[in-house]
Amino acid sequence: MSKKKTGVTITDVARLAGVSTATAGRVLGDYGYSSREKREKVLSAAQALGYRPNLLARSLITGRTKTIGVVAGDIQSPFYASILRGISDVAERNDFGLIITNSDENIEHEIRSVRLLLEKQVDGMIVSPCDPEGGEHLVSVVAAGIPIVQIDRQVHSLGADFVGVDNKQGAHDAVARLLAQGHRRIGMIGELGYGDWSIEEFFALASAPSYASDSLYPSWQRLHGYVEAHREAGVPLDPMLIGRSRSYSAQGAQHQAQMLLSNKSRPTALFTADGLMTEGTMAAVAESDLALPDDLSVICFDDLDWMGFVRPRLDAVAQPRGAMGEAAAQLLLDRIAGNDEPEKRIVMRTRQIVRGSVAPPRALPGQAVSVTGQ
Amino acid sequence: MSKKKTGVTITDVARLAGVSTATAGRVLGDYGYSSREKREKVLSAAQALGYRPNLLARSLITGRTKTIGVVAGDIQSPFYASILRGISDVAERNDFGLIITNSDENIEHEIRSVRLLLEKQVDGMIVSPCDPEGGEHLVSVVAAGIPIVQIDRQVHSLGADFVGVDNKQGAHDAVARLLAQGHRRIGMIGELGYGDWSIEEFFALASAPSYASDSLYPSWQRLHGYVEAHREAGVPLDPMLIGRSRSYSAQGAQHQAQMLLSNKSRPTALFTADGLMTEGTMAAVAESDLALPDDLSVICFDDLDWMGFVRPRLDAVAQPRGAMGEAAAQLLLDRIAGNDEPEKRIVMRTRQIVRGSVAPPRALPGQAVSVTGQ
DNA sequence: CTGAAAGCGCTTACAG
DNA sequence: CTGAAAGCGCTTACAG
Repeated sequence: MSKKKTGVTITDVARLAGVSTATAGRVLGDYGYSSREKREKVLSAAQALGYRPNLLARSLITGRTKTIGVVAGDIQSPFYASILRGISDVAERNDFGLIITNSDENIEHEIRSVRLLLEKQVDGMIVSPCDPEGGEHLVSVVAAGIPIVQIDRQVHSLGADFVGVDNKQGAHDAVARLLAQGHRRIGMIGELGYGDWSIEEFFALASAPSYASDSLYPSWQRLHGYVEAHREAGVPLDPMLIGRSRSYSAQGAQHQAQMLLSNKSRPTALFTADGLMTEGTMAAVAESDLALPDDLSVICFDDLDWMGFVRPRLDAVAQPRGAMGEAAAQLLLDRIAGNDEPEKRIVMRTRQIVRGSVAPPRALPGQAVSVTGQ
Repeated sequence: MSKKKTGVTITDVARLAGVSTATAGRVLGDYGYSSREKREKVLSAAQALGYRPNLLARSLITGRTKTIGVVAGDIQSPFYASILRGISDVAERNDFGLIITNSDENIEHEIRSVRLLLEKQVDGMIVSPCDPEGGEHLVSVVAAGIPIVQIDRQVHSLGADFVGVDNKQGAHDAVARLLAQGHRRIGMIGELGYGDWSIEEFFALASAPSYASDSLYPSWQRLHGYVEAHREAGVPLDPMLIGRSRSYSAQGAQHQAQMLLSNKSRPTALFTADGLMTEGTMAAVAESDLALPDDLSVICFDDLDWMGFVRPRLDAVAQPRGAMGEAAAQLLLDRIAGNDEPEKRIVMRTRQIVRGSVAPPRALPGQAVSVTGQ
C-alpha cells in the first residue's frame, strides 16, 4: 500500500484558526455566514496547511458528486472522441468531473458501466445505448431519479432526453445529390445491425411515405433517407446494392464494399453510413483499381479530418459532433439542477460538404446511363 | 434539485436480514468472516431491496477510491484517444474508474485538472505534462504520496515513472530511409515549441555524438534523430528546412509546410513530427500541385488510420499508442498497490511502416542529385 | 454570526 | 463468527 499522507482536514484548519469545524467548513465550503475576521483566519490557516477539500466527504452528505458519467461506444473512435470533447468542455466549465467508460457495443459491458457509474454516485449520465431493445438497466436508473441523456442512439420507450442528428435528412440529401448527377446504381455500406427485417422487407416498409424511422438506429434512418431519395427520383431500389456489415467494424465494411465493387453490375457511387464504414470502404477502394470520382463517386456520412486533404477530397455529411456533446452535457446539467420539463429531443442538422468525390457516372458495359436531374 | 431517491443503505439491508450493519457490511463488502447462514440472509435481503453499495462512503474510510485520473492534452486527438483507450481497458479490467480531463497544452488548465483530481481523491494519475519546466504542482502530488505516471512527455526532475517511445530512433530511421533514397533536402515540420535555442543552435548541440535529448520534448528528440541521420550520411544540415510551428496546431503546420514548399530550393521530402503536423502538412500538399511520391516524398511520425487507404498510402513511424496507455495504467496500478521500486522509464519501440509515399528525388532545377545509399 | 452535536453510509478495531 | 461503538471528513439543522 502506498502510504498516503493522511492529508490535512477541516479539523486541522479549524484548530489552527481557533474556530469550530462548522465555521471552518462554512468559509472553506463557501456556504452559510461568516464574519470577515473568522474568514481571514480560516483562509490563512488553510493556506498555511495546504488544505484541500475532500470532495468525497462533502458528496456523502450533500448527496451530489458534481460528477457525470459517460457510456460511449468506443472512446477511441473520432465520433465519440469529438462528442466526449464537447461533453468535457461543458463539464469543466461547470466544475463537474467526468467518468468515462466504453461499452464496445456490448450490452453486458454497458450494464457493467452503468453499475459502476451508479456506485460512484454520479449525478447523471450520458449514454449511447447499444441495444435499442435492452434498456431495463437504464429504466431503473431513471426510476432512481438519476437523469440520463441519450446521445446518437436511443432505447425505445425510455423516458429520457435525447440528442442526435437528422439522419434521414442527411442521408436523403447526399443520395439525392448522387441521383441528380445521374447515378442509378448507388451502393450503401452500413452497419444495419439491429432490425428483424431483411433489406427487401425494410425497403417495402420504408417506401411508404408515412413511414417513421425516428426510433430506429442511425444506420436504418440513413437507409430510410436513401429509400426516400430514390422514391422521389423514381429510381427503383435494388437490395443487392446495400452492404450490411451487421457489426460495427471497418473489416466488415471493407468486405461488403469489395463484394459490391466486384459485382459485374457494380454501383457507380457509394454512400457510406458512418466513419468506420467509410474507412473500410476506402480500404476496399484503395485495393481496387477504381479512380475517384471518375470510376466511382463517394459520399460519407460523418466528416473526418483527413477527408479534407486526401485526393480526391471526400464529400461528406458533417455531423456537429462537438456540439452534440455540448448539448447533451448542458441538458444533463439542467436536469441535475432540477429542470423537470417533459422529455426533450434535440435533433441537430447535418451539413453537406462538397469537395470533389462526386461526378456523373461513366457508362458501364451493358448499362445505359440517362441523366435526369430532379 | 432532482429528488434523488434516498437509496437503500447497508442499514436497511441489515435490518431486513436481522443482523448488525457490521455483519451486513462484511458480506456485502466481501471482507472479514461471515457464516454461510448470515451470508445468505444478507444477500437475499440485499437482492430484495436492490441494494447498491455507495462507493463514496467506502472510500472515505479506506482512503482509496479505485479511481485513476488522467490529464491528456486533448482527448479528441487520435493520439490521446488511443492512449486513453489503452488506459481505460486496464482500468476497467481492474475495476477502477477513470476520470478524464484535458489540458489543451495550457499549464493553467493542467494545474486546474490536477487539483480537481486531487480533490476527487484519485488513487493515482497519468499525466502528459504540457510544460517540461513547470512541474511544481506535480511535485506536490508525488510528495503527498499519490503516484503519477507521465506519458509521452515528462517534467524534468520529477521523480515519477514515465512511458514513451524512442523518438530519436524512430525519427532517425525514417530520415535515414529518405537519405538512402537519395534525398538531400529533407524538410521537417514539427511543433518544436519549448527550448531556448534557435534551430541553428540546436543543430550545433545535437551534432555532438554524445548529446542526450532524452529529457527534451518529443519533437526535439525527433529533430535530434533527424540530425543524427544527417550526420551519419554526411549530409549537411540546413536550418531553413525546419518548419517550426511552435504551437500544437494543424494550421501552424500547414503554414510552415506552405512556406517550405513554396521556396525555390524546396525540400524533396518531408518528415512530419506528429499527427497534427501531418494533417497540416497534407493540407498544404493537397493545395499544392505536387504529386506524391514523385514530386515529394513524405514520412509521418505517428500512424493514423487513414494513412493506410489514401493514395498514395503514407509511410509512417508507428507508435504503439494503445500499448503505451496500457503500460502506463499497469504501472500506475502497481504503484497504487504499493510497488515502491525506483522510478521506472518504459521506452517503447516505434515501427517503420513502408507503404509507398517515398521515392527517389527527381532532379530539381539547379540541383544535382547524387544517390548514395548508406 | 458561531459552536456543539448529529449524521451521511460505510469499515474497522475490539470484545465476546 | 458477530455486534456495539467509534470514526472517515465533511455539512446541516439547531441553539444561542
